Amino acid sequence: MAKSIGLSQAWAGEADCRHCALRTSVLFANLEEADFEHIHDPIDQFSLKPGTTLYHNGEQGAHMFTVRSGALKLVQYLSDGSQRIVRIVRTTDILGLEALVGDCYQHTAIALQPTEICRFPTRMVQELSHNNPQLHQELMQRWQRALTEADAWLTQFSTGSARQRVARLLLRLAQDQNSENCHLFRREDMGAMLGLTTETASRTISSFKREGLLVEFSDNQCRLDIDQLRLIAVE
Amino acid sequence: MAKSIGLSQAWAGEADCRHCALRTSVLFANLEEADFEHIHDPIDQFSLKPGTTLYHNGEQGAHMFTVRSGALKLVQYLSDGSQRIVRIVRTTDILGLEALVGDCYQHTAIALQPTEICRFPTRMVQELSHNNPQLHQELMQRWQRALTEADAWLTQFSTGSARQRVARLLLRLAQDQNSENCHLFRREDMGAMLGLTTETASRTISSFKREGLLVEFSDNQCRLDIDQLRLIAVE
DNA sequence: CGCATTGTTGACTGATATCAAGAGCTGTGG
DNA sequence: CCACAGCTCTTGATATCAGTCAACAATGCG
Repeated sequence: MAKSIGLSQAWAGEADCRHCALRTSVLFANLEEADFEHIHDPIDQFSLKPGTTLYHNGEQGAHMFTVRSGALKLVQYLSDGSQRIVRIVRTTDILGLEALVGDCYQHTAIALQPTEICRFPTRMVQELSHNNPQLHQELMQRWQRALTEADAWLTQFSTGSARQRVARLLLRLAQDQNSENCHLFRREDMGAMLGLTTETASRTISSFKREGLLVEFSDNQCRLDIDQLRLIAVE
Repeated sequence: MAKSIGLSQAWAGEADCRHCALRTSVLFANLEEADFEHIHDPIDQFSLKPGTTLYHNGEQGAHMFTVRSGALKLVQYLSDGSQRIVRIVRTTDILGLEALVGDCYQHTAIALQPTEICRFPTRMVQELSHNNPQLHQELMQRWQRALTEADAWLTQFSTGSARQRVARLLLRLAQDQNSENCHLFRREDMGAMLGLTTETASRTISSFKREGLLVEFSDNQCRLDIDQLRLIAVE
């Protein structure tokens, strides 16, 4: 079903973290020059096509990841085989924090868009953080961010009518990119984020389009009527 | 509505962490004797009656808390005034982790049962963890546990039919106390945990009782038919 | 050019929300 | 001690929203 990542195809070389364009916002933002001397393990970069699985739920977490661009869904499968998306990760987000405390990956991570990833060994982070309070602080903030996000999904995306949930999702997507535009996900994914069926997600989006709350100007790229959607989100 | 905690009534003295009965399972499990020398701030113990609020969403988090006994709900209020319970905390769990990274409390914490609490200054934990990798590791594990729990609420308690959700909640409650018995919450709280109305929670519990899946042998104390409930939880 | 996937829409069904009423219990004040 | 107010739980009647099943168009891929 889901294809595993073909590193041979996707590998884009070893990363040069010192001169990374994202340097100021990623996990290693606060590392000193001296810390980099201690990084002997390779940090790899590669890209994922939409639908590609980065890792599976239950695998041993030897690596952690940073998203350079694009987006991935973190999925847990339910007893009936259906999927529930529990979080979306985007540029500068970290994947695989759970590996730091020795757990297996707790989700299956699947690219939603063309996505670029940095991969580094979990052990490297463990060793670096051992003597680096800055990195520690950064890790705690990452964890807290994920937790806040998880709570928001419970209150925003798993409560209320279908119209409310879809409206909240759209607003969130636009907010993520600081604009009134957003990139729509596949209806099946929207449903899996919102605890709705694919059909209901589709119907609701269609209905928003008919009402002029959402204009699709190119493939799944939309302009939103933020004010009206806000009204629907809370009504 | 919710009364704030009356410390004067509830205060039970300063804690003696060195000889705490929970010492091996709480946050400070791995502190050395020397570390305790550096604890100059007071650690207070007190108890909460059911319904008492420990802290409110949005307050500055000057303190963190350990649950010694009992249970609390972490609540976020929705735009329409209704509440959604995003987590339950129990013995040895930590409250207020978010304060460590400088955030306000992200929930309102309300006792569900008679509950005993230890309270300690956030700054104390920050200072201790600065030079204590063990404590760091412990904190990361706590965060990860909370996150795993949050994900489970999304997949287990916010997906599927009312019967499934209630069955999963009951199984979780029994599992928490390693028995086939569990203490039921108020129907309104069950609803707020499961994204259902009070009436639906009530009806579902009543129906389980009629079917013999659940026997209430004293006030809200129940014995469960674990096997049958498991079938319902996945069906 | 089929074939698979995705999105859309319709018809129907069923589960859950909503509104309403009443029973049981507890604590309070007369 | 009793009456009463305020909760919580339960149950019924009804309405509505979302799930299910099915068909079909549009698109992209091999």
